[in-house]
Formats: sequence, C-alpha cells, structure tokens
Amino acid sequence: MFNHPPKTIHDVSDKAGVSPATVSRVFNAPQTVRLPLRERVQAAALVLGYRPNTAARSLRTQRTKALGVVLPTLLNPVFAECLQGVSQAAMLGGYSIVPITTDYEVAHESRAVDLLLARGVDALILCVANAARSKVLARLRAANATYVLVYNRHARHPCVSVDGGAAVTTLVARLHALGHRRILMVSGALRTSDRAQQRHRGYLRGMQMSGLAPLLLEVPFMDGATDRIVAQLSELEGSPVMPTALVCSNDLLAIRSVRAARQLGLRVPDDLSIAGFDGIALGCDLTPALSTIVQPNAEMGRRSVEWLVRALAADVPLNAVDSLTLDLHFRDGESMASPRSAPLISAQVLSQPTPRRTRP
Amino acid sequence: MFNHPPKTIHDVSDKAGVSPATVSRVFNAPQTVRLPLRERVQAAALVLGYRPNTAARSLRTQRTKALGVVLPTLLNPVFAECLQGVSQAAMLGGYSIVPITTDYEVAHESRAVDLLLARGVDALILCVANAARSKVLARLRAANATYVLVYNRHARHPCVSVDGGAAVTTLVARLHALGHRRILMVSGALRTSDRAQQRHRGYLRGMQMSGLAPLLLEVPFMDGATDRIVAQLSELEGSPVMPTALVCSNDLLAIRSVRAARQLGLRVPDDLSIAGFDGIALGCDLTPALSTIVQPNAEMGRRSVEWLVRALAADVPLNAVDSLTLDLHFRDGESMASPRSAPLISAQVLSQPTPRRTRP
DNA sequence: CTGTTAGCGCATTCAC
DNA sequence: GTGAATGCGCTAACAG
Repeated sequence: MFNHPPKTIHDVSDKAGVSPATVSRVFNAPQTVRLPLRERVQAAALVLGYRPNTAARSLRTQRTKALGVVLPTLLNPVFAECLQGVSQAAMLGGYSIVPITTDYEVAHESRAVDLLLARGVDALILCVANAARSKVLARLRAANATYVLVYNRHARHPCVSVDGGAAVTTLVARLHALGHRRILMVSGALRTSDRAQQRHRGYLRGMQMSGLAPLLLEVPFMDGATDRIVAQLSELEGSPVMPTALVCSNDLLAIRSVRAARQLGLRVPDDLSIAGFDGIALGCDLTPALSTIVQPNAEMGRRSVEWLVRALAADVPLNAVDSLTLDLHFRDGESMASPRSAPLISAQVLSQPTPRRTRP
Repeated sequence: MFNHPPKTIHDVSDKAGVSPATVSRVFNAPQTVRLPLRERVQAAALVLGYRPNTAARSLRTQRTKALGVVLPTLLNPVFAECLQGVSQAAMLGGYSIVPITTDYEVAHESRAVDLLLARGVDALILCVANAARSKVLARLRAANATYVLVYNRHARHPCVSVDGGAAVTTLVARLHALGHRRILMVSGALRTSDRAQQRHRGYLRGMQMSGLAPLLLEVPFMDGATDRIVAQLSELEGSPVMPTALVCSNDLLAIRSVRAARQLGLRVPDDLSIAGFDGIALGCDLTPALSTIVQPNAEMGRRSVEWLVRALAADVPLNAVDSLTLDLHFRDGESMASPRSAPLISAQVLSQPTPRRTRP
C-alpha cells in the first residue's frame, strides 16, 4: 500500500526471474508468452504494484493514446453532452482525452491546436467557428495530423455532423402547417458559427418554400440576449410583422426567448410559439417543455472517437468522403402550437390579425 | 508548412551550430544562455517548427504537466462550470487536464484514479461521492499522490469547498421570515453524495432553529424526478402538512420541482415557493428565475488548480489545514416569495391554512 | 517462445 | 556560458 518509488519493468523482470522484454510482452501481447511464465510475471507485477510508465511507452512507440478535444465551451450543455460521449468512447477505446475550450474565439482555436499538438495527442476532435475559413484546419492538414470535425460540415474535411439546415426547413414547414405565417428567426451572431449560418439558410429556404417573408433577429448569444429579444419584440408588437412563432438557432436562445415573451406578457405557445435547436436534456424539464430539434450530441462525440480509434489502429488517414451525417429528430414539447387565431384556410402572407397583448 | 517528420532537439542544435544542451537551455532556462546564441537557437527552432517532445521531457523530468480531474458528470452544469474554471487556470499554469467522469458511481471513482495515475498526471482534482468513506482517497494518500478535493469537505483532506449546510440553514431562516411554516426539502438520494447530506443537515438545523417540523422528499436525481415530486405533492395536497415552500438540494431538482408544481396547477411562487442550490447560469433565464444559493463553481475549479500548481512548483505536499472554504451567496430570483396568506403574526407550526388549489 | 541489444528525445550532471 | 556524456522506462528488432 506504500509504493512511493514507482516500479519499473526491471523490478518486475527481476522479481519474476525473466527478461524485461518478457514483462513488456505480458502487458502488450499476452498471448505470445506461455501461460506459466505469464502468470509468474503478472503475479510479480501485482505484488510490486507495477504500472507501465506512459511517458516511456509514448517515447518509444510515438503514440500517446490520448485524444485532443477542442470545443467552444462547456457552459453550453450541447458541448458538455458531446464531451461526455467522447469521454465514454475514448475510455472504451483505451484513450484518454485532453479537452480545451475556445470560448468561440477563433484565436483560441490556434492556441488550442498548438498546445494539443505539442502535447503529442494521437488525434484531434474539434468544433471550430467556421470550417470553411479556418486556418487551423489548413495547418492540421499540412501537418497531416489525424483529426475529425464535430458539428462542422465541410466536403473536404472528415466530419461527424447533422444536417441542421434541412431540419430547420422542415421545422418551418411544420410551423406553416400549424397556421403560422409570420415566423421570425432568432440567432446568435451569424459570423460566429457556421452552424448558425446553416440553420439560417435552412430557415430562409423553408420560408421561401412556404411563400413567407423571412425576418432575422441577430442577438449576442451567451450574453444578455433576453433583453435584446424583449426590445425587438416589443418594437414589433402591434405591427403587421409581429411574429406568431420564433425559430431559435439553439436551445439557450429559445429559453431566453421564452423568458422574453413572458416579460412582455405573451403566453407561450398561445400568443407566441417558440422552437429551439439542440435538444439539450434540460429542455424537457422546463415549463413549457421546449419544442426543439434534437441533435444526438453524445453520439456525435462517440462516433467521432470510434472513427478516429479505428483509423489510428489501422494506421490509415481519415477520408472526408466517409464523413457521417447523423439523424436529427423533432421533439414535440409544449412551446409550439397553432397561433391563437389560426386560419383554417390558407392565408395571405402577413395578413394575420395581431395577437392580443396582455401585460401583467 | 509540411513538417511531416517531427523535429528533434538535435535538428535544431545542428542548424544553429550549437549543442543540444544549449537548445534545451534556451527552452527551459533562457536567461542562462547569452543573447546572440539564444536568438540563433530560437530562429532555428522557429524555422524548423521544432516542438519539444512531451513524452521525452516527461520521461526525463518525471513530470507530465498534466492534471487529472475526476467529476461525477458534465451533464450537471455545476460540474461543467467547475471544469471550465479548472481548464482555464490549468492553461494559465502551463498544465493540461485529463478529465474523467464517474456518473456518480463509486466503482468508477477507483477506475478513474487508476487510469489517471497510470497516465502519470502530476496531481488530481476530484469530487467523490463521499469523502469520509472513500477508499480511493485512502489509496491516494498511501501512494502520497498530490490531490485536492472539490465540493467535498473533510478535515483530513485538502479541500476547496463551500459550507452548503450553513447556507441552507440561512435559507430556511429566510423562508421562515417570509412567513413559511411548512418547508419541505427535496433531495436526491442522500447516500449518493455527502454534499446532499450536508445540505440536508443544514436544513434540519434551520428547521429546528425555527421550531418547524422537517420533512424530506428523497427522489432519484438525474432521472424521472419530476414524476416523483408530482406524486408526492399531490398526495400531500389538502393535508395539513402540504408545504408552502420547497428547499431543493440542487438547481436541477428545483427546475423539476417547478415543473411538478405547474403540472399540479400550483403557481410559483404564489402557491409554492421553490429554492434551489448551485446557482447554475441557466437559472437566471428561466421563468420564474430560480431563487438559489450560488456556488462559485468556476472559482472552485480555479482555486484548486492554483493550489496544486503552487504546491507542485514548491514541491511540497498539500496540507489539509490549508483547505479553502469559499463564499456562497443567495441569488434572489422569482421562485420564492411570501406564502399567499402569510401570517402577519408569528404562527404555530403546521397551523397554516391549506393553500387554494387551482387545476387548469 | 524468450533473452539481448539498442535507442526513442530530452534534461542534466560534469568538464571545459 | 557552453558542450559532451548519461540514462529516464520502455518496446521492437534480432538472435537464439
């Protein structure tokens, strides 16, 4: 119980009366050592409390059995859930993980990758602000590092992602079918994230397909978004473009939008429907429960790891054409419904009656 | 831009026309190398894109510059926030982190510690189920590993924590002052977490000091807690022990309690006050905004790292008597208020009128 | 199947 | 202030 000085492979080989090489084999390729010997070695190792030294092993094999993970933040449950998936799969695959967050700052992405590469991780999993114009990806590619993108989508990079644009298009259609005609999109800064852009494009497509006029509200995400939404909505209120439904680019914004609506005395979903994107677990516990597009966050993390581990084992590079697109699904909560005075017959764009307003 | 074969210290020394030792000095003790030489070396290193090999360095120095982090889960924002603090401070201190989650399973704690120790981390930060009866702590102590506990409190271990018990006692007093007399505590399984136990003890103390009768509702946390709360409350409803206030052991439970109340047609806080514990950021965005006891989650992480880094640098062990107790504060939200028919004069225990019940 | 040998890349004595 | 030599602990060739 007091193994102050860490034991080496030599201590074990001495105690077991074998060569260091044999001890190494017992740990790395047990079946190449005959049973009696193997057991003697294992016993000796156990008694001494021997643990192979990772640094020495890494130096020798040029592999660290570690994966670097670059994510924007853990404060957004989306990425926390993803990391959980990564963590779990990594453990199963015999890898440990070294996560770094970037706080959505492109400059931090470079530093993160530098650090991780310096750390000698065997591969990287990363979510960058914009896959198309990311310079770190170019660098990784040049250094022919093994990596996979999560959430980001790009034809020339290996990705594990979802088709958020298509899902939002479908969502708009669903809202349209419910009777909504004035549907506003609430998004974080579009330039900050290519996912936000994709979702916005999906929204535009959906609105166009339904013959509706799009309207975008861009707010500072992860900050005082609620106030901005309140301000904007109260400005629109009473006007002919006051929306009956909000499509939010992510669940955190949806939650804040619900709060904003309440502050304006609007009932959700009676006066205003609100839909989210992400499917964070907490959404189910809210009142109203969030209606949202659910991403398989943990699974994306898991699949990324599995892909990397497989490639690492086979010693082949990841190929962008093998990129995965996972399924999204809509979770029907309580924050979305037909507008209070839903038209039973197809209505003209922007011709809906303004919803009654109730102030506390 | 194409550094396929990683450069070694030799490549740099050759190119700079110096010895490998000098290159090493430039990276580890720059001031011991004269300026002209130093710059030549730095230039050579830059051109070659040289990065010191971590494994080799670790093997030589017996330090990995990595910290292991053991937390129950990242799905609870409390720990995600904490890890964010750890991550940030670690980076500033030149350390990387290797997190492992245990899903609140004691058996996983051992495995996590084993893995981390095998990985050769320089120190550990961990939150265990129960510090008093944890066997991994005994093991760490025996192996004289460097470690610090977060959230857990124990006189014989170095801890960075808060006095949750005292805070809950104060909270109960506050509720009492608001006029509440029937205050129920909602907790996850007490045996699962020593923090839950401390908070419960704080609740009991508070109730006793106010001369009130305690009542505990233990539900399966991280699971279908809402249903259990609904069932229990609906059973109590109309009875003379139906609470006017809920003290929840954590914010996630508080959120679910709000949902449960709503499902029963109870208004929060009018019919039922609900208080949380943790102060997760999301609490502010909810409606009603959560009234809760705020823990400095990120700061706890940060301080843990700073302590470890300092000790590691000085090569002295952490001392339990230097344990930190950080301040907690109450955040007044919208989920807590005086009971609908608050007694203006001090009332007898359990003599409150049953709150009217409104079903939708 | 098992032992012997060599070196992964670096930091650190010790000479100079 | 700088260079030459040594070994951290391990695994991978190669012998036997």
